[in-house]
Amino acid sequence: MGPTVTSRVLRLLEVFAPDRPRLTLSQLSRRAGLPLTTTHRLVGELAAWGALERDDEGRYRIGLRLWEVAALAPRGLGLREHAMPYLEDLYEATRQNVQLAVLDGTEALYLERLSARGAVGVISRVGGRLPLHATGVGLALLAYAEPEVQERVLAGPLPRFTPYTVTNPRDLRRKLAEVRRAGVAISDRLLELTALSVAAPVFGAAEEPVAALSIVVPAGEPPGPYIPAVRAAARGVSRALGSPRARAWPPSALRNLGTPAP
Amino acid sequence: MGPTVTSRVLRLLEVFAPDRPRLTLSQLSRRAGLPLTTTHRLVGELAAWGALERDDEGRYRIGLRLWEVAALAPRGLGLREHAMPYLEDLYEATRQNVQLAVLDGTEALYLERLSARGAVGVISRVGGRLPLHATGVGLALLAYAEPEVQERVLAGPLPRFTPYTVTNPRDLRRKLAEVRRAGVAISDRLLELTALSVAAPVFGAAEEPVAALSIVVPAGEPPGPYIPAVRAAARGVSRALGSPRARAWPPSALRNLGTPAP
DNA sequence: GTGACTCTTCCGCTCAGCGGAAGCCATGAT
DNA sequence: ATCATGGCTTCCGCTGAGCGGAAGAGTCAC
Repeated sequence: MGPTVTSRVLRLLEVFAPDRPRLTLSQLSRRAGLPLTTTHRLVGELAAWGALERDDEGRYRIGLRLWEVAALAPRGLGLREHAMPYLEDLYEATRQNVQLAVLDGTEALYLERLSARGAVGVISRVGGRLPLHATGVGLALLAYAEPEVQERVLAGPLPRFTPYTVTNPRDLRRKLAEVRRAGVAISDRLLELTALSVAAPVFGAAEEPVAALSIVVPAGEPPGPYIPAVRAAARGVSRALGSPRARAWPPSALRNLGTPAP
Repeated sequence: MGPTVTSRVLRLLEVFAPDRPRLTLSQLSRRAGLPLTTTHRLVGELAAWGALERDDEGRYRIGLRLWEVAALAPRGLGLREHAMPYLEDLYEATRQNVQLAVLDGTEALYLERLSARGAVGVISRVGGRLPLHATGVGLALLAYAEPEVQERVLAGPLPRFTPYTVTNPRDLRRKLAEVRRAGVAISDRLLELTALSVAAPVFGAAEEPVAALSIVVPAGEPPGPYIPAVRAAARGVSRALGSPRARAWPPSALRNLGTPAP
């Protein structure tokens, strides 16, 4: 974090957060810890390019040009693009919440969320993060993550959200083993007392876990009926990504009889 | 732009494009017009922060951290968030393509697209741009855009995509007046011979046009039945954004549902 | 008015950034 | 085995881009 220009520019971008998406020059200056003059110059250049925009009141916000470039992130919208049809199917079939998330660091980063108007409320947000140990997608991601990541999560603090949150490393380890055995993760009120989620991992072309998808339903509903649908959707996305694991594990051997193999 | 560090950093980001989302260091260097050494240093810093990532082969791609920050763009995902439920409704009712776009410069920037698997193919892409004069959302945006933007588009070249594309400024002016009168824009094979789209503008809290949404159906289908649905969805989003225009019911004069001849 | 706040422009000092050079490590051809 | 090519990385001394204090303009509230 030297005093390089690049780091300052990035620090200015960092300052924006979900709860403060619009900032004045002075706010930017203070929050980024940069002199006002310096901020003024850098922000001016960012705005000229389109990384930032000014609204009517003169406040700055993240610009569309930056959004456009960021839309090229393969692990962001790229993944989403492949997953969307399957998410839609899941959504249509259940009319609940459907989510897609990837592992970033030791958190789940949410790429997509489809929510019916009447569905149970969830606190996830597209572009937002939630902890791995207390969410369906988080457990699915963690169960198949590299050991190094697993250990970091198991070692770190496991904050409690509800009486059902798994906060004990040993319990969490057992839970992860269970996820690997079943191929799906069930988060029954681990994060919120009102919600239950069923999640499954998505694998990429190199058989690597790349994402997880889930559906969130009101707590109390039996998760059983949702499991095949979630699993099928995850397998569908994996196949779309070229995963050999998905090819070798056909959804229904009988149905494949009619279609010629590739 | 001057030889400032900021401009160089931005130029490096600019280099990424839909058809080349992964680039080697040398490619970045060449395409950005920067010395290899300079590129190496800057890219290193960007990657350390997470604006860029390196894949297994050492190539660089847009990073999730940048995507995460860009997700805070009020005119990007912010708008999308409000619009999504209405887009879903439209999608569900029609099982076709549903799109959301905003005006950026003199082009339409697509924020969202929901596509049924069997729906007619469309060339739009989330994060992509298309010209205003040849798309449904484009016409809807242009019809309500500031005069200055309209003039720039009318003056500029109006490339032809199909025999039906409006390439004459006078015809385009008439078409825009028609859109304002009807409250919806119909693009019958203006961009592709296979597709027809019905679009309507979305207004913000200050009665300003902020976006447009559309549905795309196979060419040949009568657009009439879709018009009320598209208009209702657009009004729904406008209301969600706090538009006073949407709260008051539309003037009865706008009941002219006559479909324009191709 | 006065004070507190914002944003913007100016300008001379200095250190961050620059980029040539050199070297490393792969491929692939001879 | 030798050379060539094309990638990537590290090193280091020169220099001008960036820095930020100072001054001033504009805006709101009391």
